[in-house]
Amino acid sequence: MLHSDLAHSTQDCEACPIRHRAVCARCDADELQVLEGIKYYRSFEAGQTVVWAGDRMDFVGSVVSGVATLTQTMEDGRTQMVGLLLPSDFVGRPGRDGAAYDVVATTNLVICCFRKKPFEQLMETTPHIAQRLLQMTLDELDAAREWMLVLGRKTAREKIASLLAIVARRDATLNLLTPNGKLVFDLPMTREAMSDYLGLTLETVSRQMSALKRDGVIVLEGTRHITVPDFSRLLEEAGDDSDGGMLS
Amino acid sequence: MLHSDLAHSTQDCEACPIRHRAVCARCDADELQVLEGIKYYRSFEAGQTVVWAGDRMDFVGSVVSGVATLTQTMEDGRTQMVGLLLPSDFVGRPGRDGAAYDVVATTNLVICCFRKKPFEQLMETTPHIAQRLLQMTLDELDAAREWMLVLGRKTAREKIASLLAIVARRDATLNLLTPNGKLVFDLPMTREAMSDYLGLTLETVSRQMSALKRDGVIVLEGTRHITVPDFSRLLEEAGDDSDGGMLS
DNA sequence: CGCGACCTTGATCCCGGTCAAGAACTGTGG
DNA sequence: CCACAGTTCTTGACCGGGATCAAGGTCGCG
Repeated sequence: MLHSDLAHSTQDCEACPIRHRAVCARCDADELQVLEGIKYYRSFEAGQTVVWAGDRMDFVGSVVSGVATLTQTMEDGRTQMVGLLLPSDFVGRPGRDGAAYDVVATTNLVICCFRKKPFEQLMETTPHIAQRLLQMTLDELDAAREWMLVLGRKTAREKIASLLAIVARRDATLNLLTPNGKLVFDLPMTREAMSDYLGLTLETVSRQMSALKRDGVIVLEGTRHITVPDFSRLLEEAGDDSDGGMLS
Repeated sequence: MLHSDLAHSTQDCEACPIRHRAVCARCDADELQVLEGIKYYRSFEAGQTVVWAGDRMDFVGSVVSGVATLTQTMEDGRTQMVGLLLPSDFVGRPGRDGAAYDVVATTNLVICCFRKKPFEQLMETTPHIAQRLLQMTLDELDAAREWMLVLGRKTAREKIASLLAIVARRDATLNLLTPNGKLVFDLPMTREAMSDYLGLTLETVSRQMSALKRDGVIVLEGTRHITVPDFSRLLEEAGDDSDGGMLS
């Protein structure tokens, strides 16, 4: 293979970086072949909108790389993020024509799309896909409920710490390094996106980030690059005790 | 049939009041018969806890009658309701041993329980069940995301109006009457439960209920019996415009 | 009647929102 | 290299909605 553009280099499902975590995780070789027949890749630049709420959406798919957000907006402009889509997460809803939320790429983004109609048919004939999608949907429901606690009952400082913990944890499971006992990662979002996620204003986000920095809970390099010297301390600040055994 | 206790009178799935909305909705007669083999009814009094978060849960099931809540609690006692289970809603998570949340009966409650192990096996062999469960889970995810907007961005008054609208709508679809243009229903929860749902204190709930009453948005008879003279007005107060065409 | 659960209302406080200014960083063109 | 503009982030001053603290009211039940 002479050229190495992403679309080409990931056309083979077996070599796909999200092969074992996405909706296709349980498929066997035969099933993958069928999926390959209805799939195509789409790329988006940071800031681009993938679909607008209410628009017809003729595909579903998986985030291959990058980060996208699901956002709901009220008529007067108040917005609330309701989902954060990281690599391997599923986009779209089988059995529904219109998108329920705005989907926006917050970094450069690649989606592995399946044409919706054939995908829906496939779901009926391929239990492995439906089973995996059910499992992923249940996980998302748990995540959404976790988030309801954050939104409804946590203070601004706890909200920020919770978000940092989630991003750190999700990054750490797949990507990132733990030099000694520290945890280093980049926030994939602006302060404004954080505020939309947390039900705060961007000023409050900024103030609480400064406060966590001042108190030594995090170390900031620039505005996005974060070092967490002590993860359990961060979890304490988030109001979540018990680190769930991660990082042993 | 001489005696008419609920357990007996609903043992026949065909006659079940939630037959067409629950997880068994798509099952045919054969499949129902298998389900009948692993099902049993359990009743709970108002206030009783069905399971505690973290406890082992050896069944899944459907709410047949009554109302239950899913609640999350922080170590310091702050609580957030993360789900409201009405008749036909599914309880429990296949593929997981422990309950993730406290499940509490807020009224007298009857659950149609399926032993978990056999149910899980059934899900693999009976696509109708897995398909229906996926659909229901997707609907719950949408509801949870809707609720995230309420928790994150709405004012206390809008939160109350949103809750009333949801209860009114869910009741209206199956149970309730619309004499002329009005809508009448009973709140299946205390002020405290409302506050747990909405991320407020019970004092704020009480004040805003009084304010909505004073402003003629609702009419109260006692503390639970509610008349909504103009549903679109209620939706306006909730910050949700467009009544979605319901009540034509 | 008296007790306990549930609800309402008032007085006060404070966290986070709002409004406003300016700093830091990025990219663009001269 | 600097000047400039645009975007993103920080910080300060002030305000207000909802939390907190505290009484008191209503209802149902033994």
